[in-house]
Order: sequence, then C-alpha cells, then structure tokens
Amino acid sequence: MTRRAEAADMPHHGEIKTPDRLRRRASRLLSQMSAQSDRLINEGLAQADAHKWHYAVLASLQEHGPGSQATLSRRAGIYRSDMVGVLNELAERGLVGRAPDPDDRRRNVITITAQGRRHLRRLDKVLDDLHDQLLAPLAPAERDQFVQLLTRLLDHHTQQAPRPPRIP
Amino acid sequence: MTRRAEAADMPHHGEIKTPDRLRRRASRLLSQMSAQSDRLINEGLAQADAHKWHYAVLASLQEHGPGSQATLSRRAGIYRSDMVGVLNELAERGLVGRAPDPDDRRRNVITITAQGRRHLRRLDKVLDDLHDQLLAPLAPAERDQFVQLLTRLLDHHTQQAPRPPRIP
DNA sequence: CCAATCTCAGAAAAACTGAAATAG
DNA sequence: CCTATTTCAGTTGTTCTGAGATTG
Repeated sequence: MTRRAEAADMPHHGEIKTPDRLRRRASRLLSQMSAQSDRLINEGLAQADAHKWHYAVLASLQEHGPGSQATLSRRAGIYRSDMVGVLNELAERGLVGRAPDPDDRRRNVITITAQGRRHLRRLDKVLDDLHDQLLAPLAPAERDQFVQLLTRLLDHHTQQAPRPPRIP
Repeated sequence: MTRRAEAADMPHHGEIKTPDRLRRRASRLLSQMSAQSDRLINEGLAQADAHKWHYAVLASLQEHGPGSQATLSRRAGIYRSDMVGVLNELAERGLVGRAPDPDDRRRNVITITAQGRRHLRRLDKVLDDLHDQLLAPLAPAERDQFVQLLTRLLDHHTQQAPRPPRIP
C-alpha cells in the first residue's frame, strides 16, 4: 500500500484550471437549469390552475387548428395514453370540445373553445411573466442568443438524431 | 409587415410573427434539450459500464477529497438513501474504499482508490467526447458563451432561489 | 434527551408499454 | 386480415420520505 496521503487530488502538472469539472459540464448545467425552470413554470402554472400539458395542447390547437387526439399527441409531445387524461381535464373545464369525427369514427376531433382561447391568453401572460423571471439575469440580447443557441442545439439533435423522441 | 427592428444581435433568421410559441419558449427548449442531453450522456456512460452518479461521486472525491456519505450526498446532489446503493456498486468494483471513521463511528469515510482514479480518467475522456457531440453545432466561442449563460442563470436561481435543492 | 449518520423499505409522480375495443 | 385510434391497466425507473439502529 503506497502511503499516498489522504489529500486527494494533488495534480502533478501545474495546470488543473478545472475545479468543479462536474458542475461546469454543459450536460449538468442543462439538467440543473431545466429542473429550476420546471419548478418555476410548474408552480406558476399551478397558481393559475393549469399544468404545462394544458398549455401545450391549447397552444397547439390555436396554432395548428383542430386535430385528432393522436395528432395532438404527436404535436405536443404527450403520450397518447396521457393525452386522454389531459383532454378530460380540459373538456371538464369547457376549454376544448371533443366530438367524434364524422369522416372517421375512430377519431375524436378536438377543438379549442372561446373559453379555451381566453384561458390560453391568460396562460400566455402568465408564461411571459414566468420567463421574465427565468431569464432575469440576462439582458435582452443575451436572452435572444440563449434561445437561439438552444434552438440550434435542439434542431441538430432532433433532426438527425440517433433517437428522435417518438410518441407511439 | 412587422419589421422587428429590435435588439442588435438577432441576425438573419427567418422572421417569426408568433408561430410555434410553444416550441420557442425557453423553458420548453431547456426541458427538451436537457432530455436529449440526458439520453446522450446516459447511453454513453452505459457503454462504459457507468452511471452518471458514479461519475459524480468519483469526481467529487477526486476534487474535494474523502468524505462521509452525508458529505458526498450534499456535494454530489444525491439523496443519502440513494448514495448507499451507488457506493455499494462503486465499492464492488474496487473504485472506492469505505471504512468506518475512527473519530466518529457513525460515519463511513469514502476514499477513491487508484483504480477509481483510473476509471475516472476514462470517464472524463468519455464525457469529453460526449460533450463534443452534445455541442457539435456550436463553434468554440459559442460553446463558451452557452456555458456562461447557463452558469449565470443557474447562479441566479440557486443562490437567491425560492427553493434551493436541498438533499436532506 | 437530542442531533447526525447510515441503511432499508417503500411512497409518489412521471414516462412509457401492452392490449382491448372499435372502426376504416 | 391488417392498420389506426381511443382508452385503460399496469410496468419501469427515478426522485424523495420515513423510520430504525447506532453513535456523538
């Protein structure tokens, strides 16, 4: 047993300009920041009696129009199994309509209601505010760049990805 | 046409009125990108017969020296309950030593072994490579800026946060 | 008597799978 | 016969809680 002292990391070479390797890794920063963001957004939405899936579905309906549950599932990135529950909650509150498709009776056609549109507008305000908190330490130009960098990364990994997130 | 003559650094990107609100929200980009990153890193580490917690613990030991399990738990952000299992696996493979602390017999003192240091060096290589894939679409200067922006955001939200992630 | 540590057993929430029922 | 859709029931893997045993 080499009597190597307890002092753990004596570098033999003068470099080691890398303290906290762990904490500075982009993957870890992403993971932690995503957790912070999730918490912020989820709590904010909860105060408005909503969940992020509610917003995802409503926004998708507003932007791309009505669709079947399977379509929405793909668009919003929610599993078809979980979509059922989300739509139940939205329909309960009168935010979406769910009617059998006359052309293909396997499908339900989901539409956003006037009330749903109103609710979405409210959620958009809430989210604007929350993102202001989220990006608070960044100047406007930096926020844009942050979003742009993230977008480029995401495009790269989703377009030619080894494992595109499928929602089967 | 709404000519968005705003901040200086939003160069030539197709202009967007407001389509894909959902997909451009920083919170969503973060969440999706974090998922991609997680998948990439986890799969890469799995091929090296490791998990991210293994790396976290080994790196923490290397950088901050030996410590009790509770100390490691705080340092690496792993719950004390889960730390037990991680250390079992690491000890099984001879990567760490676990011995009762003579000064305080409630504690175990965890130390990294020579083999653990060797393994860590290998994992560092693997991670360097994986991060190269992760950040592939960004130029070196952009990678630095990305990390810097993330770091500033994270510092802001962890230092004066409403809910600092504690590991009780 | 109280606080901290290690450990185990399991709750809770979320992502994901499989299959039944129905319809094209 | 095969495929697609909605729905439900259940698995899996992870995060987090609680409590017991030991020691300070």
